[in-house]
Amino acid sequence: MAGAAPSKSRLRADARRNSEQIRAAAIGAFQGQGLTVPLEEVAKAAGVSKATIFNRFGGRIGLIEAVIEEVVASELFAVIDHTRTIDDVGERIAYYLTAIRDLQYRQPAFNDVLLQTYPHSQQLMEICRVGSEANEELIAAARASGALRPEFTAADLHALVVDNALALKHGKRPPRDDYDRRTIYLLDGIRGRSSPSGER
Amino acid sequence: MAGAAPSKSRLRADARRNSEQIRAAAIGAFQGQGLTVPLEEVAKAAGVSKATIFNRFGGRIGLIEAVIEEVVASELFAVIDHTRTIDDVGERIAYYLTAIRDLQYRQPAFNDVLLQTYPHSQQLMEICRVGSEANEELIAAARASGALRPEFTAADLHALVVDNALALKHGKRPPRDDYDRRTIYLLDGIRGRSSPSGER
DNA sequence: TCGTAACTTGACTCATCGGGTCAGCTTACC
DNA sequence: GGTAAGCTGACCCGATGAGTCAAGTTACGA
Repeated sequence: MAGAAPSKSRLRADARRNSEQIRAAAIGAFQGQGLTVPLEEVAKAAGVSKATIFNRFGGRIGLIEAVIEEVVASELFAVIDHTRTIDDVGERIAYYLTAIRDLQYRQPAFNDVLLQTYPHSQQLMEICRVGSEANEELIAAARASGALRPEFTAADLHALVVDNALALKHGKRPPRDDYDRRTIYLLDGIRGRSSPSGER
Repeated sequence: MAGAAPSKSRLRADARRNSEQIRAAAIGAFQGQGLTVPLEEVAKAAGVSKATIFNRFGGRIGLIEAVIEEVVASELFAVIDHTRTIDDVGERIAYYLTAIRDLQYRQPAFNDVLLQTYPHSQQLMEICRVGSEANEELIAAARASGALRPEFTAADLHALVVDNALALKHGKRPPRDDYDRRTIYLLDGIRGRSSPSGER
């Protein structure tokens, strides 16, 4: 712990308190409205002025990077990790796509990461990269097992998710049960004919 | 023909010529870039100033209404009409969805109509209404014949098309063959199990 | 070949939006 | 209580594109 945040101890007490309030407000705002929420709104929720966000975090990207772990990265990585533990490839795909779409529905910020709204943030780009790798890994496994139709590519999967991100970002969110039903249509459309439900 | 455009004869020759040039430029611009193309650009393509568009058409909506028939309505109605001539319901659905998606891909303006970008235009709203009715008619037929999965609703079809409009409008267009492949995934995802190919 | 009304247009205003900055005041801390 | 750290309101900025208008130009009838 020592040395991890030496700069913090150099902060005055009020500054440290404000930083914490801003972080908390940012987490709430990003989760509710995505990463593009006006900084003014975050500031208001934190009870400080917009300029203080610039003082403490240097701007939107600094603020995002200070909280992105809690807002989306941890959840995304949990999904990816859990996906890897599923043996049956058909199930693995169903779980992955469902979980990603769930994340997209619940966390507008996730879509902003996915759509690379802030390409200047290394950290955000890194999250994207990890996601893409998970995609490709999954498609490779699917191809080997025939769980997906053979012509289905990683680019197809990517497009599926990105298009959904755009629809959620720019359109109006459907009721949850409609959304979930449509997830099933998607899964059925990309599944291979061979293993309709696999073993077990 | 007489009496159809009495106001036209009251226009001075240069005004009539400009109107025609603006119409032509608008058709090109709307087809290429959608209904949201800056009027300045239309004016430039027509070789007139932006103010002339306001003089002749009153603004964007007037201009849109003066050319929407040629830009999207005729094609859309042709698709709807042709859809009605197809006997086999499975085929009818496949044709309709494929044709609509083709229209969406080729004509950005079609997506603008669909997304109701200009709700103040009666004419545009009317086109939407006709489209919605075609959707519902199709879903009713599908439900009766079992060509679609029974839980698939008209709202699902609508969402499918609208989401695609948003993806095309805000994302980058995929290569045509990828797009068409994904159309097939969609169709396979919503088809009923009973009639995989129907009679013949 | 005028007179004039119709027409066109460059240059303008307006409005929206949110990022980013800074002088000057306030406050924590030694 | 001195002082540097910190905060903030008020500002500027840049981008965008719709819509307007005074002043100049042109078609056209007489």
